[in-house]
This record gives sequence, C-alpha cells and structure tokens, in this order.
Amino acid sequence: MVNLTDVARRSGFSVMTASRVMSGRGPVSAAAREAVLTAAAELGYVPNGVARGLRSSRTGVVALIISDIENPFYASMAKAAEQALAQRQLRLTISSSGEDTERELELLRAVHAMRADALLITPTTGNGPVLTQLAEGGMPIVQLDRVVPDLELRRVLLDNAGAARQAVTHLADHGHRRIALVSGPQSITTGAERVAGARRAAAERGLELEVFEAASYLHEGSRDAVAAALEWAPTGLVSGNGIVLEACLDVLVERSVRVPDALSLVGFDDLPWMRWTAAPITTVRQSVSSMTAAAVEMLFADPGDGGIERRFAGELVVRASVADHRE
Amino acid sequence: MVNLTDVARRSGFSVMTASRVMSGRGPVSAAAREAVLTAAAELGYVPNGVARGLRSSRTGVVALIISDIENPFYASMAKAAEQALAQRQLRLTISSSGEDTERELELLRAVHAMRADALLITPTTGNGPVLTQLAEGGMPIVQLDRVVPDLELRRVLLDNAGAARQAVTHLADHGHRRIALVSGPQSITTGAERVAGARRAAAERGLELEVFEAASYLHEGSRDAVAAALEWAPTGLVSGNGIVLEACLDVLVERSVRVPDALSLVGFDDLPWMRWTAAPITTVRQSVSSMTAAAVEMLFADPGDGGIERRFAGELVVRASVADHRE
DNA sequence: CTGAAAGCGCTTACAG
DNA sequence: CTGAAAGCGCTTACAG
Repeated sequence: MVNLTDVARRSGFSVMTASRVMSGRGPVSAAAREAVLTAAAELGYVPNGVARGLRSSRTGVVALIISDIENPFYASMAKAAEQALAQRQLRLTISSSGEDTERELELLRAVHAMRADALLITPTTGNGPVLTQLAEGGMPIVQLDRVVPDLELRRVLLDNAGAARQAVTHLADHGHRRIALVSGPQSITTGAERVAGARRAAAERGLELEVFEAASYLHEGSRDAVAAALEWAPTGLVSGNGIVLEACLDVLVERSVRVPDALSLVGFDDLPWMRWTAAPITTVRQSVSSMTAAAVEMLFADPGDGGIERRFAGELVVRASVADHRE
Repeated sequence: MVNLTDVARRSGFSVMTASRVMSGRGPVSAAAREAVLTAAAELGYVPNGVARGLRSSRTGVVALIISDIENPFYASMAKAAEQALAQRQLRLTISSSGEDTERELELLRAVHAMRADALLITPTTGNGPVLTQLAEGGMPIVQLDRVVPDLELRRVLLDNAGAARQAVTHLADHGHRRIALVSGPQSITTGAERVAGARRAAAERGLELEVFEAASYLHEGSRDAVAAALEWAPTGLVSGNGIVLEACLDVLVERSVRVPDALSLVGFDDLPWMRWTAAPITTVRQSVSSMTAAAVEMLFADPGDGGIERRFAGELVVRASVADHRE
C-alpha cells in the first residue's frame, strides 16, 4: 500500500512537506503543493487515518451511543448527528446499548479504546462513574434526550414537563376530565419529567390523572401498562413515548377500540405513519434534528460557554385522534 | 494517559508479555497473566485501539454504507449488522450516501482512509471502479440489497423478481386484471428486477400491467408516479418499495381513496405501522436480518466459497388491503 | 514462556 | 517555506 514516503519520493520533496500538503496545515509553496498533489494522484495515495490518529491523537470520529437504531426516534438522531458532523469533517460511529447498562459499559470501553474525539449519548442510569472518568480523561461528552441523575455533564433535552403539559391541556381543552398517562419507565429522566409535568397540569385543571408505568423501554414491557390503563376507562390517553404509542396502537387494534370515538389519544414524537392511521394521530413533536445539532455544537464549544443544559420545547401537532367532549 | 509501558513496568514484566496478556494472543504463564492483569486494573488501563490498528493493520471496524439511516429498511440492516459483528468482536461504522454517487465516493475514500477491515454497501451504480480498486487492495466487500451492474463483487440479495411475482399473483388470485406497479428507479437493480418479475407474472396470467417509475429513491420523487398510476385507474396497485408505499399512502389519504374498496394495495417491506392503517396492509416482507447476517458471514468467508451471490425469498404477508374481485 | 529491537505511517517540535 | 529527527503505542519477527 502506498504511503507518504512514496509520495514524497516521487514529488521530490521531503515527507514533511508532503505531510503538510496532504493535511492542509502549515505553509507550503505553490510548486511544492502541486508536485505533491500530482504525485499523490498518480500513486492513488489515500492518507492512513489510523497513523494520523495515533500521532495527532485526533481520530476524527465521534461516537454516538443510543438505545436502538431501529427506533425511529434514534434513527433520526443518528441522521442528524451524521449531517452535523459531516460539516465539520468528522465521521460518526453508532452503537446501541439496548437500554442495558452492562452492554453500555462495553460500548463505553470501546469508545475509549478507539480514542473517539467526542461522545454523544442517550445514557442509561448506571454508568455515571465511567462517564465521569472519560470526561476527566478529556473526552467531550454531551448527553442527549435524557441524563444520568446527579451527573455534572452537559446535556440537550426536551422540555419534557412542558411537552406532557401540552398533551394533557389539549385533552382538557376538549372536555376530557379522566385522563390516563402511559409513561415510560420513571427510572429514566424523560419518563419521570413527563409524569411530573402531566401531574402538575392535571392538578391545575382539577382533572383526574392516573399514571401507568411501562415495565421497560421495549415494546413488550409497554403492553401491560396499556391494558391496565384501558381498564381504568379513561376518556383520553396520553402515550409517554413512541414505543408506548406503538404498544397502544397494537392493543387498541386488537381490541377494536375506535379512536377517537371510544377513546381519545395523544402521542409522543411524530412519524409519517401517524397521518395514515384510521384517525390520524395528534401528537407532541420534538425537533430531533435541532436538538442533535445543538448537542454537536455543544460538544465543540468551550465547556464554560452556554451553561450545562439546553432545553427545547415540544410542539403539539393536532390531527384527529382527540374527540371533543365539551357540552 | 496510561499505556502498555506503564502496565508492564508495574507488573514487573516486559512490554511484550504485557501485550500478550492484554491481546490474549501468544503463550503466557499464569503468574505473568495475573501480574499484568492486576497492574492494568489498578492503573485503569484501556488498550489503544488506534496504535493496535496501525501496527497490526486490523482496526476491528467494519463499515456499512447505506442510502439513509432514517429509512426503516436500512435501519434494520444497521441493527442486524451491528449484532452480527458484535459476535465477532467487531464494531460497525455507518454512513449514508443519500443515493448520491459523489457523496458515496467521499464515503468510500473515508472507509479507505480509516482502514476499515471490511465493507458492506448498498451501492449506487456509479462507483464500480473505486469498489474494484478497494477490493483489489484487499478489502472484503459484500453488496447488500442491490448491486452495481457488471461488478464481480459478492452480494446478498432478495429474489426481487420472485417477490414482485408474489405481489402480482396475489392480486390476480383475487380477480384483479388491471394492475399498476409503481416502481423505484429502474437504474437501481432492485427496481429493474422487480419490474421484470411483475411483467413476467402478468404475461403468464394474461393481465394488464402498467409500470410507473418513480423519479428518484426519495419521497418526493415518488408522488408523481403514484398520481399517474391512479389516473390509469387500476383495481390493484403494487408499491415497489417502502418509500413508494409511503408516497402512496400520502396520496391516497389526501384524495380520500379508500383501501381496499376503491383500490387494492400490496406493499413492499413490512413495518409495524402497516397493521394500524385503516385497512392493514398486505405486503411482501424481506428478512433483512437474515440477509444482513448472511452478508456479514460472506464477508469473512473464503472468497472462493459459496459463490458470488446469495438470494433470499420474499414472503407475502396477507392482511386486509386487497379486495376480492372474483365473481 | 519471555524479551530486546524494529517499525506500522504519520505529525510534533525543533532548526534553519 | 523546508526538512531531519523523534516518537505516538502498540505488535511483528526474531532470539533465546
């Protein structure tokens, strides 16, 4: 395989000058630049990023650790991250923890071993110490979507309480007074904050609100909570996240519960198919791409700048899954 | 940052022995193993994968180049690839070409620069020469889902013709005799093969089949083809891929065309939401995870073994989007 | 089973 | 603007 030495030899300049031309750093004469470039082209030279990474201790890759790439919410995050990083000439490597702290620990070790330049993570709650250790080792880290409680690491989050409030308020505005919230696990900050926001909104409006907590962040862990919520016989149901919404639809379709006639529904997150259900789904959208872009920006900003946390507002998208129960 | 030399010094053994212990290769005494391991643990040593990669010329990362991570079909592929590679202690790095040959070329250069151990790609048609060059440079490459025509590189594909035949035959079996196929661009092999399979099935059954080709692999490029297909007034419509299906649903919902009363529909690919549409969608499923696992296996198999190509059959999933028009 | 030496392909730091 | 030397942190190849 052709290396810099080959290019230098052919160009008639030193390895150092060839390096300066190929990396684009440092002063070079026009003549040197041209000689090196044509030599490189003739030889089909492609710089060895591994050697570059070893010597310069900048690998040019940023790691993203998410829960599950098959979840559209995280897929959007991955796409947005790739785009934001491409603008900075950085590459992205993605891996999935499956909400498993042990697996996440392995992934963090791998990120460390590969000497990634930075890390974006939607963390489980268990690896705070390792994250701290990585951060102290000099790796820029930003938490996205959720946080490890009591960890002083920067983060970009949805205004979860406000988003849940919008969902509850929308139902209240349409005359609903008995509302179920099927939430994700409250051990995860998104779940806890959304429940708190919904509870506060319900209290202010004098509504009955009952919370049904999914056993896990996975599909199967959500079905029982949905079933329990239906048994409580609410007129309106809020799905606390995208996975719960999917479980809701499965259960509702299986039981032929008609939306919004028999039950009004407000979802979380916004996906194309929500327009195609029998009743298009009213939902709280979060701007994943803006949030991810902000996280990437935060990664490379001065750690002192802009504070430790940035919150984005959710946006209620009104479609047809909420019935009007006002007299 | 702590390195092997630190570990070796603390353990009382040489760097070479420490290396053997940490990498798990080569003979070491139990005493040496233990001394090195405890030294490593005490120092919090994490091997430098970059240095390892430079010296051993195996980086342990496999690249996956797809069209768009936000497309669920490719997201499934990414997940399956990550899982299959994790079993071999390999990491995955994913990047998206957006169906753009220029962008894909940059990504191929990046894959080359990072000295990935292998490459999985759903190629555009334009970079055959570069792929050949990479392969000749010794990189194992497997094409997934589609191929660059006339490129002698290994591949794992759907039996596209057979899958399209199943869709058409299913409609014919239900009495449909005027069938539209909205296909993806025929410049991509999946599009061309599916059209050929559908045409052959239609000819055998003596059906009217009209093909409407999407202008691109993106959502917007598909809407016009869908509109044209509707104008032709078929009783049954086959969507040639997942993106086209999405465009179909958008157009059908906008125009209030009822499925299956006014039009029968057969989709491609299978996603959870297809169970939740007003009429659950009958579709041809492909086993993305099996295909991807096979591709990973092929990557590390002897190039002489098992031939250049492996095909997987599609599976028709019958739901409720096809009306029975038999007398 | 163990180790001293060389080197992977670059870039850093220093001179000129 | 240009270059000779050293070194990033490992593993390979060779001895013993």
